[in-house]
Order: sequence, then C-alpha cells, then structure tokens
Amino acid sequence: MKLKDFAREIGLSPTTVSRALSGYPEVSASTRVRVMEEAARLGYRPNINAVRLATGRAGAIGVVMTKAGDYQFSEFISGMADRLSSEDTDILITPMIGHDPGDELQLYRRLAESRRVDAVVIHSPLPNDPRIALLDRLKLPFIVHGRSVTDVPHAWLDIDNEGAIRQSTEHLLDLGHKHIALLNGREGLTFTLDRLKGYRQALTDRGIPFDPKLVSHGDFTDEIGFRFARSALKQRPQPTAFVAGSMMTALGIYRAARSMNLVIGRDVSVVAHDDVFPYLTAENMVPPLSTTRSSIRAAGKRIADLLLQILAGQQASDIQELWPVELILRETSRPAPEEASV
Amino acid sequence: MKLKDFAREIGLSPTTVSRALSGYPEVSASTRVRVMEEAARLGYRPNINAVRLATGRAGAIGVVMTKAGDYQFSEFISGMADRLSSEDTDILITPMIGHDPGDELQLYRRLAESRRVDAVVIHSPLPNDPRIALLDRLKLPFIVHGRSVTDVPHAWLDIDNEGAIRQSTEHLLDLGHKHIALLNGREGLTFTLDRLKGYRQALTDRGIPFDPKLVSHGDFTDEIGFRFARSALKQRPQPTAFVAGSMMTALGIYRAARSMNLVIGRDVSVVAHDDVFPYLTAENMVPPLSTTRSSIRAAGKRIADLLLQILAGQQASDIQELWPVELILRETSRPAPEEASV
DNA sequence: TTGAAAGCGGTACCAT
DNA sequence: ATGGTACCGCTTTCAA
Repeated sequence: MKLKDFAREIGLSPTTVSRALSGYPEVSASTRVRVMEEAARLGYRPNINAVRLATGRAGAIGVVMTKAGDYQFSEFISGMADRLSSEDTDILITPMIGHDPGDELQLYRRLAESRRVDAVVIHSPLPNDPRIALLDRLKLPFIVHGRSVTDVPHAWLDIDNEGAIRQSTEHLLDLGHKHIALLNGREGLTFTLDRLKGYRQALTDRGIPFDPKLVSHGDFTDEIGFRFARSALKQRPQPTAFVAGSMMTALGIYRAARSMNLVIGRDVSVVAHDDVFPYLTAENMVPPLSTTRSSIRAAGKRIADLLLQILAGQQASDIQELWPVELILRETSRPAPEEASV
Repeated sequence: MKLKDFAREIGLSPTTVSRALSGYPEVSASTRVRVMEEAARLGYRPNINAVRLATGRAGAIGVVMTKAGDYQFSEFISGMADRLSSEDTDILITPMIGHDPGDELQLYRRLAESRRVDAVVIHSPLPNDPRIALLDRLKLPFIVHGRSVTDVPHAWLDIDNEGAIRQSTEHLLDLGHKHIALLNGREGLTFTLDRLKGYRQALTDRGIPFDPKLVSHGDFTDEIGFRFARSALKQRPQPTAFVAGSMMTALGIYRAARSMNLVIGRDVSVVAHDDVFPYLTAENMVPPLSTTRSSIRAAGKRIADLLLQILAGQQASDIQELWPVELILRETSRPAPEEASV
C-alpha cells in the first residue's frame, strides 16, 4: 500500500498523513492518533527508498570493515546497534577493497559520492589521518573512534590509552618490577603512540631506563603475544612483568610463560587491557588477569549516539570525549620476584 | 551532478546515458565508451536512492544481529563483505530489539515491509524455524546459514555438523577413550541436535553406552567450557576426553584441566570444532589442539554469493550446500591413559 | 540506436 | 489544521 492509497482510504490528503506520521506539529492531535491507528490497522509503511530520495537522507551510518578478523568489531557494532535500534537508522558495513591505504580513501570517496550513508565512523586513526582531511573536504559527517593529531576540527571519542598504560606500568613499578615489557598495538597508530607515551612516562618518573627491546608492536593476536613474550623472556635480565595490549595477547603471554615453566603471578606479572568481551573474561583466566578495562561495546553505543547528535545539527568539533580507564587488580600483578642471579 | 545535467553536458539524453551506464545492449559501443569516460572524467555517479526508488531494489542484504558478543559474527560478515565488495550491494546490520522470540519475527516483518533489504540471512536456525515460514510468506528472499527441518523449500548452506562430531568421537574412541564428554551448543538449535546425533552414532557403533551426564549445552564461551569441564572431571569414572563445540570452550577445558593438575594430551584428550579465526589458532595453543575445521569466513563469502544468485532469479529451493568438515590431528588427541583405580 | 515522458513513493512549499 | 502539487533523480515504456 502506498501513501496515496492509504490517504484516500482514510479520507485525508497525502500531505496530512505524511505529516501526522512524521510527527510534524501542525497536525491536530486527534488526526494524528487516528492516522497512526489506521496505519497500524491497514499495515501502511512508508517506502524507505522514497523517503530517502525525497529527504536526501540515507538512513544509515557507514562502517568500513578495515581488515578481516578483528574480534572487537562485532562488539563495537553491537553497541552501535543497541543505540540505533530505536531510530530509523541502520548500520551499513562496507567492505574494504584492496590493501593500499589509498584504496581506503577511494572507498570513503565513493561512499560519500553515492550518498548511501549519512555519516561514517573512522577506526584506528593515525596521527594526522588522511581520512579525516578527506571526509572534512567531502563534507560527509563522521566521528573518529580514537584520536588523531590534526588541524581539522572533528568529533572523536577515545579511551585514555596513555593513562591506562601509565597506571598499569606504575602499578607494576610499585610492586618492585624493574624490567617491564610492553606489547603495543600496530606501529604508527595514535593509540599505539599514546600507550608508549604512558609507558615511558611511568618509567621516567621512577628513573627507570627505557629499553626498546622490551617493547613490541603488532596486531592483537594470541600468536604475537606468544612470540614476543617468549623472546622477551629469553632476554637477560629477564623481564618480570608484561603490559599487554589486549586479552588475546595476554593469552599468548600465559602460553609463553607456561611453555617456559614460568608461573604467571609468581615469576611473571601481567596487566592487560580488556575491551570487555562476553566470551572471554579476565576474571575467568587462570590466574585471574589484572586489567585496565573499558567496554568497547559502550563506546560503540555512545558513538552512535554522538553521530545522531551531529546529524541533528550539533557542532562536530564540540564533540570530544575522553573516557577514563579503570585498573582492576586481580591475581597476575604481584610483587617482583627476588632478584635472581641469572 | 545529476543525470540530467550530465547528459546535457555531453550532449545526450538521460535515457541513453542511463542505458550506457547500466550496460543495456541497445546502446552503441562507441556511445557507451564515450559515456563511461565522460562519467569518470566529470565524476558523475547515479544517486543510489533514486536508483533504488526507481528499480525497487534496496541494494542491501540484511543480517540481524541476533545476540550480543558473538565472536563469529565479524568473521562471517567479513566473508560476506569479501564477496560483495565487487557488487553494488551492502550489508545492513539490523539490531535485534527485545529478547522474546516474537520480537525477532516482528523485526523480520518490519525489515520486509520497509523494503530496505533485498534479502536476508538467517542464522542459528531451529528445526522448523518460524522465521523461515514467515519470510517465505512475506516473499522476502533469504538463505539459512545452518539447517532447519521444515516443509518450506528454501536455500541453505551448512557444515556437516553431524559428520564432524562423529569423526571426532570416533577418533577418540579409536584411541581407546571410553568416557568422552561433549560440549554442545545451545539447546534446541538444529546444529546442536546434529552434533548430538553424530556423537551418539559414534558411541552406538562401538557399543559404548550414552551417558547424558557427559553432555552439556550452552553458548560457546570460555566460561562455560571451564565450568562444565571441571564438573565433568570430578565425575567418576572421570572422562578422559572432550569433544568441544568451539575454540572458546576448548580454552575453558584447558583451563579446567590445569586447575586440576591434569595435563591436556596426556590425562585428558580434546578435539574441538574450529571456525578458523585469525586471532586464535589451534596450532598455537599449548598443546596444539586437534580440531575439525571449517572456515566461517568462507561460509559468509559463499552465502553472499548464493544470495546474489537468488536475487538474479535462481530458484532458492535448488540451493542446498552441505560442507564437509576436515579433522586435523594435532597433539591433544592421544591414547586414553591406562585405566586407573580411582 | 536514441529520445520524450510517465512513473517510482514519498516530502515540503505554498495556498487556503 | 489541511490540501494541491512540484519536486527528489533515476528507470523504462513507448514512439520515432
């Protein structure tokens, strides 16, 4: 059933029906109620494509699937979905084509040109991220999940990566650890740099020298955690503690320690960052893992909310949220073992 | 730039331009080439919403996010995205509202009515799944990832769950295990029933009695794996092997065994089903995990492909794919320990 | 092979 | 408060 038929059916003009259904103020309350009831009864629904063509709105928020196999992705999306379920806005997943950084820019360009999304989310920004400059130029509204360093004013939401890692490192230093390894994210990303900053700051404050051999970069996989932890644990002096970027890398560290007959929480301390996943929880690990915690699901939810605000006219450059991160002590951060002669 | 302007610009009618760009046969080759070149040069792109209104196509495939925190979700979506990146078809994630089964049906109804997707994917079907009957009635094309048991003819793609678990169980029986526990999926789902069937079949074939206390149901989380494994390992006779539904439950079993000072691969054997995740791989576990393997990413890719075929006119009821599952032996499936006096 | 014009199903301006 | 109607930008029938 189309608007015209429906309107005729209930003896009103298409205009009035459209207004009643869209919540315009100039319709009388009684008419509105009647229209809504009739619509429900007769099962009338506006054709979404017609609405979009007429209004110019796409009714969707775009998310580019940057790379395969990011296990944080679904939690984030799920958070967005949570917020958007009450709106008439969908999430549009656009596959990343090719592998060059240039391909990704091309993708955003096409997304903007095809007008199939009203706004997009940018993940894992670089300092001075070219996507930000591009979207600003294309005038496609966006919000950055994470932070960049750029002159282009824009909306962003980030967790306090620097503070989180500083806290973790300080906590381990408090426990007497002198050789603390850091499993950082992919090189070049802003959050990776922020984490390094937090780590170095904590060391500097205590007068502990920075040793680049104790820092690694890479994706958050169990594999990379395992490899780096093993090689780090073979160094002398042996590190007595790890600050891990994610739950997956922490799993790798556990595995590496076991493979070398070291006991987590006794020989080796670990603090990891936990994005909070329903299927793998820090308190359930053996031993329970000390973490800095920040829900990526909550971030997705809030980001959807902020985008809706931007689309409603809110100034994007006014939106900047830095979320604090909570350090939760469990059983993997323990006093450093006595200095052994190695 | 709109079609009209573009057409005027290059001295042709909108009709011809439209046809040239959409690959209609009646346009002369030279005209087509010229139009395409000019379009690229002048940056003309059809407005997607206008196309959709005119054609009635939504240009998107819908996926309902059934529940939060499914770590398989992003791999599957990523596979779909892979196939769709060359098409003008997006993936639309629709958040699940509410928690009743009825809410989900309502959601599909709205999805169909709003015509914002051309087709949908159904996950985790029940035998005789009501969603299938509904979509069939609503005439919204769909494919089932998994299988149902229904009179409604429909497209589906599934892995051979029964065969996979039968193989795993037989393998463990071959190794002399007599008490094999099964960590199955959520109760009532078709794949859960299929897996149980495979397990029981293998036992029956060897004349081993079925013990319901050795079977558990639930989500694929580390937590559930841990809990069930611990309680199973406290039973007498103690199970000497586990067939696990997922990598996450396998992690839980590893953890449970360690917490009871049992050694995986010696005291306790494990075979798990692996959906293949880039961030957590069976060969990297300690010890490397024997698995039945089937890529969920490949399934997503193929499902997108099949949906495109259906949208192109292929008969949905002709599409039924059952994927075999490969058993890969690593170090966690070993001969049963000598019968101990307990 | 090309073009004119009537849809597709709404929204929103301008009247009343 | 309600209605008439010109768009929104493309596709597709029909005619040439």
